[in-house]
Amino acid sequence: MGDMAIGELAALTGVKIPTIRYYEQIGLLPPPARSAGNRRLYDDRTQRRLVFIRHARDLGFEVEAIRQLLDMCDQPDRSCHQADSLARAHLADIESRIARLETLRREVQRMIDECSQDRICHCRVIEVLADHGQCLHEHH
Amino acid sequence: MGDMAIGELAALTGVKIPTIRYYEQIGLLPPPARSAGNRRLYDDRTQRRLVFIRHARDLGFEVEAIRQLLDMCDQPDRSCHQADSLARAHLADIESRIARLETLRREVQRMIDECSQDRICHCRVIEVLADHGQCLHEHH
DNA sequence: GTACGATCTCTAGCGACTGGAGAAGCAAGA
DNA sequence: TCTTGCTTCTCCAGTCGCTAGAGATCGTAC
Repeated sequence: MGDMAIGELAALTGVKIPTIRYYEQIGLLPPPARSAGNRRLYDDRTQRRLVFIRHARDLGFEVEAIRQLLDMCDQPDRSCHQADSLARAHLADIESRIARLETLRREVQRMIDECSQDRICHCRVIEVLADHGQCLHEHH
Repeated sequence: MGDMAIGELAALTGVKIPTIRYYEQIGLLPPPARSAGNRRLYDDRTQRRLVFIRHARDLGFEVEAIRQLLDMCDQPDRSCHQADSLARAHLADIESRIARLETLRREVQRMIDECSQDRICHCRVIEVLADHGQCLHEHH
């Protein structure tokens, strides 16, 4: 249960092998230990970190935001006193995403419900997610 | 309230001018009307569509998924009878994203709360979002 | 009419992967 | 021991989704 090869890590996380090497290259993953024959050896900690990165990317966070979140985790005491506003900004961003996704979810659900009753369903997905009220990003 | 130039559309939506032209090029936006001097003229409908695209991209949806959602909207009756399973798949995807974001939100909130009390806060963001139980995508 | 900003097309670059070429590692069977 | 075959190595080129110039044209305002 200790070390695993890059192929096994890829299979467990769903992240492709070149992508794992790319994350190492840009510093999202630390350089792993190497075997005698120069193969990368990963532990469980790196596996969890990689799954976190994958989910965060999948949710639309940019690499730089993920790097900040990971840095807060790597340096918990510095995080407490220096990164509070950063954490609050991330929280607001997360809440905005949740709100927009829930709006979208309600509309898609409504479409499915209407369809299941053989009613003609009018799609309001655009109108509903096009509402800019929930958008936190100021477009300068 | 009728037609607007591309610059105004960009200012209203927060989508950059080259990006708007790019969306037209790949078929996410329909080719707009043109003025006598060949400038693009947009209406409110296209504006809403563009804001939808922007939010969906920001939430991590790929262009192809957005295209499917827009197609369902453009052809509501076909959507009812042919795209039900597609809509259900999108719904499951959306719910997975919401669940992961709420997990992340709780942990970031907890970090902020602990920090505000000057306690040493340990970051569990990785452990918490690294949980694969909520991940709907099978990694074959 | 001319100055100047907005828009046009075209092309090249960037961020975040993704895939291939060719060489080397390594476990398993003849 | 050799060799077949799969994995991994590095390097590099390509893709997707934008993004930023270059140079020409439009179009309003003096």
